[in-house]
Amino acid sequence: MSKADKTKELIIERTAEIFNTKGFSGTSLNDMTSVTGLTKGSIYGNFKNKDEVAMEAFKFNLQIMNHLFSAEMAKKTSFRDKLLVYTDVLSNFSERKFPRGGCPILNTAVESDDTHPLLKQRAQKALLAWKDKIADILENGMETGEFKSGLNTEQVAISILASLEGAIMIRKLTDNQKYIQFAMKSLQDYIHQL
Amino acid sequence: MSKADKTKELIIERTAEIFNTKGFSGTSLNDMTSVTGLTKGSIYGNFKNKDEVAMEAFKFNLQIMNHLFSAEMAKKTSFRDKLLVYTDVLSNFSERKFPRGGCPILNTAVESDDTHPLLKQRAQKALLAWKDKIADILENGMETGEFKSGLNTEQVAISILASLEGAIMIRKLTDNQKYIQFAMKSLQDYIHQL
Amino acid sequence: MSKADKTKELIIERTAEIFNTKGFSGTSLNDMTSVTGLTKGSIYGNFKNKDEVAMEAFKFNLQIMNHLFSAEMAKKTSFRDKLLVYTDVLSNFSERKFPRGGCPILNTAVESDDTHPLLKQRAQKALLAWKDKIADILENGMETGEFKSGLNTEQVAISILASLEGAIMIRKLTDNQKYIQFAMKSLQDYIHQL
Amino acid sequence: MSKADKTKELIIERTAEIFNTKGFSGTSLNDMTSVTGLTKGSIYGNFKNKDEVAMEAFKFNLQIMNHLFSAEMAKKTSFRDKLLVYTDVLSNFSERKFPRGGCPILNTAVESDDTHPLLKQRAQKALLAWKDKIADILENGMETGEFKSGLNTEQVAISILASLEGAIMIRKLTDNQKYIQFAMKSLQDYIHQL
DNA sequence: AATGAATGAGCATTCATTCAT
DNA sequence: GATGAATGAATGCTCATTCAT
Repeated sequence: MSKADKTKELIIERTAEIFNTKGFSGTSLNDMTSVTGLTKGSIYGNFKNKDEVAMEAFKFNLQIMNHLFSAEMAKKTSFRDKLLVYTDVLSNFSERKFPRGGCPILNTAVESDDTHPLLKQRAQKALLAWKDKIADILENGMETGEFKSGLNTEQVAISILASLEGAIMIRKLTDNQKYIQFAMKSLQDYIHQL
Repeated sequence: MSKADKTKELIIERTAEIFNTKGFSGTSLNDMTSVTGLTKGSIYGNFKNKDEVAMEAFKFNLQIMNHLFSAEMAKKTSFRDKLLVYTDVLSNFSERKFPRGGCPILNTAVESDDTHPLLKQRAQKALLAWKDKIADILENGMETGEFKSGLNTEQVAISILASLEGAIMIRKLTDNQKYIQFAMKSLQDYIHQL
Repeated sequence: MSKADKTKELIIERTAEIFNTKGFSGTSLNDMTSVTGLTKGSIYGNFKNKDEVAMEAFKFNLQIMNHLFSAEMAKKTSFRDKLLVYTDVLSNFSERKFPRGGCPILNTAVESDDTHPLLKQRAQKALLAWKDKIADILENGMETGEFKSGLNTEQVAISILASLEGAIMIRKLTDNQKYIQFAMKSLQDYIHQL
Repeated sequence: MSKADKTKELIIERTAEIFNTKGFSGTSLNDMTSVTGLTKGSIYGNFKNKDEVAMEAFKFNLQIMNHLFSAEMAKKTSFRDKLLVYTDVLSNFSERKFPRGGCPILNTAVESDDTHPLLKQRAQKALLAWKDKIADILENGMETGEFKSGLNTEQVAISILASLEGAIMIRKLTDNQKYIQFAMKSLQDYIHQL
């Protein structure tokens, strides 16, 4: 990895948390220099502009979240258990594992309504990919007979996703882990009954 | 109503949409003057600062949403039907009725993580009030025997809330009404089975 | 006295202290309304502008100071004792008697260097009148034989004045009454030897 | 000297005169940019805020004044002659040598009553240092027998200081060099008789 | 590849002043 | 004679971005 690449990575890693916490407009170039220890010039030497850094930071945060789920899923054999990973992880939501600031897709969705179309587009893509991932699990589970046949996988996937994201939002707003657990318990029941 | 009160209302009404669309930091005083046709001085003559306008705008948006739900609920007699108002309204979500920019609680929750504690607090209060409202309906429905007895009303309320908010977020991100309808269909099933 | 005159007087009395404490630019119309309990419109109904109020406030503060000296002087019979009133009053300088903020001439002199020519001119006039007053006392004392004959009264007057004003400034800066007393003791010696 | 240091110096040198003439509140950022030829951003890149520039400008003006006195004193051998430097310099007061706007201590003392405590504190320190400087000269002169023994050096120092500052104020207000010379003549007599 | 220094547009806020009522 | 409401210019300050070195 070249020096430039290393610097790029450093910038992404270090700024990812602020972007996910303070949002795009809430994060200033000064925030970015103080958290990286670099100068503005250096950041602009490695990225076209703030938008580009934000984009990479989003991807980085997304990856952390996705890896967290994937790693847990790999340990499970049944498709139902794979699905239950989502509720397990969020029930035991701990800031050390989950990206600080919560789900980057949720955060980006809300802030970048009109203002940052590229970022919104990326978040959109990520959400749909997530939906497809869940639908895939459902599909596979239907094939093995774990799940009832004839499920509208897209509908179920979106419903699960909505519960997950809504629960994350509630936790973010209330700072109360209890609520996320309530929502996850209901979601577990729902998954069990599929 | 005094002239000042009229101006205040004008400012709130006109800025409410921008705040709910662009967020607090994304909305500038210049945005506010151009949408109201007033000068900065006039805005500051009627409000202490931008925060205060944002707060009132939040309350205004919240009221629109709440009134929308309440009006529909008033038409229903059974408690189950009252609950189904949420899914109905969101399924037929149309920008003219629902506040532009989506749910103000969701939007505020995500942006005001640390930066605007008073706003966050207000949103928190609104969310918990909503939760209590749903729990009340459940309670009443349990008393009349419409719902199964022994429900953990708070848990159910939070689960419904999470689905609603998650669905709103997904719609906001994808601009696709189909998804919100998927989530609402599942939520209807859930409510029917209570 | 008409109602307008009463209001005018109220404004002058109440704002005099702020002007003498915070200075002309340091005193805002808002300061003036909050200290008078009146509205901006009312102030502008009674005065052409802020400058005019400041001018009257200056005169008011000046009068307080002058009256304080005059009252004490009236009690003295010898001209030397009349002169010593200045040192006595300043040695026992107490905020209740002396205008809060110190000598209005000094304050105006320093702030209105270029910015407020009319005010500066007024302060100039007041200073020269003070000088003439002292010179008069000296003249009279020379006639009665209390003072040495042949004094350059203007020179002596200015020297006394410089000591007084310098002492007031030092007190204002240090908040230490000790220093004003030091300077006044020397000035007493000087006056005694005239 | 780095470029930043050069710019800093430029800002200080160029703004020092305005601050000493118009005062702190009277000097705007726009004044500062137009006199330096720099942009606001550049000023804020080199100083934390306006207060910091004002502080440095005060120090700069103070230094000019102090250097002026020190340079003249260095030419004198007797302590009495050293003291007489103050009266000499002020008698021949010429704007080219003395900071435009007069004594920065006087100016700061009067404006910064409450509003700018740090600046006031600095001016206080400068005044007391000046007092100690004069007291030192007196002390030394007493040791060599130039001055009468048993002088209360602090009292004499303050008295001299008051005369100097008062005279500067009178000159500032009247724009008449004659008056400062009057006051200085009396002060010379006083010093000669010590 | 990175820095230091600057830019200029934009920010939220306060100012003295005006004027219809 | 006084108020309430507005104006528009100015305030101090921060922003993302650029570029010579």
